Amino acid sequence: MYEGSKHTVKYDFKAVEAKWQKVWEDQHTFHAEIDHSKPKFYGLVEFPYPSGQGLHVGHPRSYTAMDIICRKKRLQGYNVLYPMGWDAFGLPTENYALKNHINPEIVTAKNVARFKSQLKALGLSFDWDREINTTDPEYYKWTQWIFLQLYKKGLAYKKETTVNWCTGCKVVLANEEVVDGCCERCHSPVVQRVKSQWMLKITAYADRLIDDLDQVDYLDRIKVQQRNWIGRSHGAEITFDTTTGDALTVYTTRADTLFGCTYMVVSPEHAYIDKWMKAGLIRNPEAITAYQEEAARKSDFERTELNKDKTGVKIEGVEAINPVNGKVVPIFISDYVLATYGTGAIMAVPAHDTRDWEFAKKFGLPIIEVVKGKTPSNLDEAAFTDVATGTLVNSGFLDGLSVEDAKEKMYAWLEENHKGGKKVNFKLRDWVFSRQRYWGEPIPMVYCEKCGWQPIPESELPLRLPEITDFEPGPDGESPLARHTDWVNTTCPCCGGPAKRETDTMPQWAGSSWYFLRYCDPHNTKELASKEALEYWSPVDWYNGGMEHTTLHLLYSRFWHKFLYDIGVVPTAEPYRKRTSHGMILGENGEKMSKSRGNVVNPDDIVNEYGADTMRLYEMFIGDFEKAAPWNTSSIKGCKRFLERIWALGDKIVEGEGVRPTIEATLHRTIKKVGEDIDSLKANTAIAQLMILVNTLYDNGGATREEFRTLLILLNPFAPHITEELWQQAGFPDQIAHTSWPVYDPAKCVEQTVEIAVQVNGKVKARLTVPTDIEQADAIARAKAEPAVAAALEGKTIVKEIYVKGKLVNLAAK
RNA sequence: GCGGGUAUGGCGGAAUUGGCAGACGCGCAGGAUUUAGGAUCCUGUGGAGCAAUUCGUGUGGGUUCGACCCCCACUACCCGCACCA
Repeated sequence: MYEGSKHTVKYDFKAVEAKWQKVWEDQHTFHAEIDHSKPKFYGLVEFPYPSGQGLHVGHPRSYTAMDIICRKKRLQGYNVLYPMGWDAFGLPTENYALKNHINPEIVTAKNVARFKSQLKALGLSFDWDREINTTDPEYYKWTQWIFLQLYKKGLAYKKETTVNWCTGCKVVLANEEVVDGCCERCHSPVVQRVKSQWMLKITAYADRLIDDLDQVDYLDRIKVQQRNWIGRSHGAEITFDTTTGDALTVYTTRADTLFGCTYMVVSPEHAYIDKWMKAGLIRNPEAITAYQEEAARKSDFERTELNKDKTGVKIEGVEAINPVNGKVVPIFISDYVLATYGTGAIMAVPAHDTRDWEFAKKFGLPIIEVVKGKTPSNLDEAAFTDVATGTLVNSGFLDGLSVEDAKEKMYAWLEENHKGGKKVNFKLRDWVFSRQRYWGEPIPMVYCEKCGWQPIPESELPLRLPEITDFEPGPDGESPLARHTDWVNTTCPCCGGPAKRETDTMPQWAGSSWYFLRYCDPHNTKELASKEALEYWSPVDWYNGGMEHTTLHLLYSRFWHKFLYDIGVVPTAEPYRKRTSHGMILGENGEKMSKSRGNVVNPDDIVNEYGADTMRLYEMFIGDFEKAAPWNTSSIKGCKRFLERIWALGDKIVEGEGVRPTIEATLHRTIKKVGEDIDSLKANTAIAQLMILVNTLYDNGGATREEFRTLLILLNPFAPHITEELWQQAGFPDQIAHTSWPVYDPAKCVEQTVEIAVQVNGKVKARLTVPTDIEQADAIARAKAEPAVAAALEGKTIVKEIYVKGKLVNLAAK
């Protein structure tokens, strides 16, 4: 036994973890400063919303994975920025404050303190000197500043619009926050209301938000989801004249089917209806009005639920003329046409569109075939929608063309005849940016009777929230700020006359749309971050977060970042070079963890009972990082046992210089695998390999100092406390945090001999131990000499001999 | 309906991307130690069979010397979007 070895002290994880957490805090071990002599690495995880429930066991999954990456990068000589902060504006805190008559600021401070102590207890290597909080006026000053820049560039505007209204939260929701017609947060039904709202023109960036996905390294499913959400489609606008003299424009992706249009449909909200009503052109106004009212009463949920059965009313007295053949067709209103997409009106081609087909069947409208498939289709049973194999018929100058060619020819025809032309459309809507709530960033705008909406001067930022005690929204859903006339009444920055402040606040997503920039220079009072800091740290090299933010936070922040790039504030067009996503941690029963299901695991309990290192190790060992994984308390024991074995190995230091030959290959393979696995988010197999190494060391009576040293460094990113402690106890100099990552020698990863399988016709008949570099002919000769192989070959002729180096010999015989 | 994904022991999951299926861990069984329990340490552990052997990666086919992996046709479950013209 090595004499200088310690202890036979019990592994007291509480003492060890507290000790090293204090060292890191006192020495600011993980503080990052700009250093041009090193390559930089900016690792980012989504900052949490500091809820009253405290940390969820799901949070550390993402944080630990990135912590491991960052700790390894530091050891590899990178200058690493790994920051943390608080996304603290938002409804739950406000609702809690409302119920308990406490200022949300106080609630937030309390929750942040709890979260912070929980995160520190996990030994995450955050640079706490860069901590930020979206509710800090010194932070939201810059959120407001960005809003003013958007306004100045015409990308923020106020508009009367139908909005998603949550009947529970009494607040406007973005489309992204409505799930199944209900509020994402409180699950109350969402209805449509007309309100004047601040909007952000994210649609102006729709093309770039899609196209620039090609420049970044995001998981495919993230890219696909973003593309689908933005929903770019290529088609045409076509203008139909009507018998009233108005031109009615539709959007279609199937311009090739124009000859098959047998009627048109406009949405119940279409502007022409009111116009035609007022002009007395509609002969059945009662029926039309009744239908409009019915549609307006429906929530989104009801509208989509009723989608099996089409409803609608024919507009009597107005007809349209098909521009391509002069045919007169009727016009209907129906809520299967959405006011918010395209032009709010469609040309109906029942032969080749399922929805039009259903409507035509119900209302007895003609169905004209204009695209024929290779096999005859029965249009009495269903619409024919296969664009790949169809050929145009009954379509004049398009007859005989493929769908693709017919589209192009039709686009040209439309343009020549001034009846429309090619058009790109998006599903993406502009971002509703107003919330009638207290706990958010005040929108820095004032309204003057004379001058209209005016931005407040930048010198007045931050526009602070007034301290109030009544957080209840007004009876008509107006912001609680509206009651506070001393705050609301101000002077117009333009004319100096009386004016009123905007009382709506920004949505929760505002502060998180740029927070990663603030981390680069969090204490800057003159700019949101200095050019120097942004140029050094941007872009974020690796961002990990939840899939649930793909169409919300991730899209919004890309939009803001592109805008900031356009106005010269940030140096890159995209904020994140790489984006990955972790799976959810489920309850032991395989269901989503929730209070109501009673399957919540509290991270504090795990840290108390097993320690932070065990908790970290378990969360990484639980399974494939990208997939959901059920919690399993008894599996934690395996991770604890592993650390106990590492601890005990400190007492089993054996004599010997360097690495023993029996250990060498395993050790080098472990260095290789752990490094590669960390880089590809496979901590689970990295840990398995470390376990193999430890088992090998035990089989060999313990570890030499050199072997032990390497093991401790490799394990350090996963279990930083115990490894630092053992490092110190073994008398290695300084700390692991200041040492460097080992390098493997590829030549030493291979064993001298290897066991290969010998197969006959793909079935294993024998196993051979051969030199790793054995020649094919030798291997095959030795294989044939095996009795079991010879027996299997008895009476057969070998037709093929296969040798896979280091793996197997396969003899195909007949 | 559209888009994406998944399916491997009692459980969580591995498999260098076409080369010995089940690494690693949990659990379980037997043994050692212990007054006992716990902890720890050995040994074993996909199914069937005393065995040689044989069957095994959701189902059915195919390609191949060889398939969890590739192709075709299904089934089940999960996630996202959902009348987007």
